[in-house]
Amino acid sequence: MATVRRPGSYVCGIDAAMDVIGGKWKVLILWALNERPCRFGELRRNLPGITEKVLASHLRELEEDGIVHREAYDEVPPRVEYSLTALGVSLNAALAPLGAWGRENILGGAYAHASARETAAPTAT
Amino acid sequence: MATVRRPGSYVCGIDAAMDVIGGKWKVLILWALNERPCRFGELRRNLPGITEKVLASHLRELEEDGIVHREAYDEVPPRVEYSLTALGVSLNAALAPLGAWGRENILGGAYAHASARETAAPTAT
DNA sequence: CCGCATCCCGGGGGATACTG
DNA sequence: CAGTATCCCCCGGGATGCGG
Repeated sequence: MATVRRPGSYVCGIDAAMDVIGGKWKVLILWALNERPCRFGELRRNLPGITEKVLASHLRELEEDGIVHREAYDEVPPRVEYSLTALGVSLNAALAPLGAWGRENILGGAYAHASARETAAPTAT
Repeated sequence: MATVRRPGSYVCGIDAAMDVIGGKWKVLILWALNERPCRFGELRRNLPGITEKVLASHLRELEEDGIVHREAYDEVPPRVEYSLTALGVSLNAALAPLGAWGRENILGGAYAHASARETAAPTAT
């Protein structure tokens, strides 16, 4: 997933954006980071089922795309904090209507029972 | 891609929505259908690079998800028209901010030259 | 605690050919 | 024209293990 590096290959803004958030866990990471900056392990705990490799690679891609900021502290024990950049915040805002749509049309109604887990997420859309 | 049939597995509305639009060409199909209903071949011509198999399977999934409506006419030569359902229209609306974001932050600026192709798409976000 | 390296697997999706 | 049927390949991403 080379993400955004395909100048000229996009036919509209949406598929360009899809390329940025195209990873299986990308939007969930954005989601988790939306409320507050997180450390690596903290993030991992907030995303049940994700593996370290995938989390690390997704974070790197998001960082390359200017969506998340990575702040490493040279301490012992090592500490790294991830947070959203201004661009990341704006992306999240742009994602909000889509999240609302999913809630309304997929989670809502027949699948409403899933909403219980939803409270574990940050602010919710 | 069994799409939406994962009740309880979604942690928030966004990943539920991502599941619906998770195919490589899904958003482009929605995009093309947004303006006017299209026949199969017409759609294929509007999506340079897509193969018939993939277009057919994506259309079927979108139909199963209640996003597109398929109208088959028993004529000769055969004719099938695809169009967005009300749900599809609302999904497209929810996608609009994301498209605007992509235009602003990816196509805009360094990649602005790509915008020429964009005029070929329906209304544009 | 943070994160990279390696191995491996499944399935999404491309190419091609065929049918109603 | 509107698909279906196969074959095949690539790579996203899961598991595991090591290094700073």
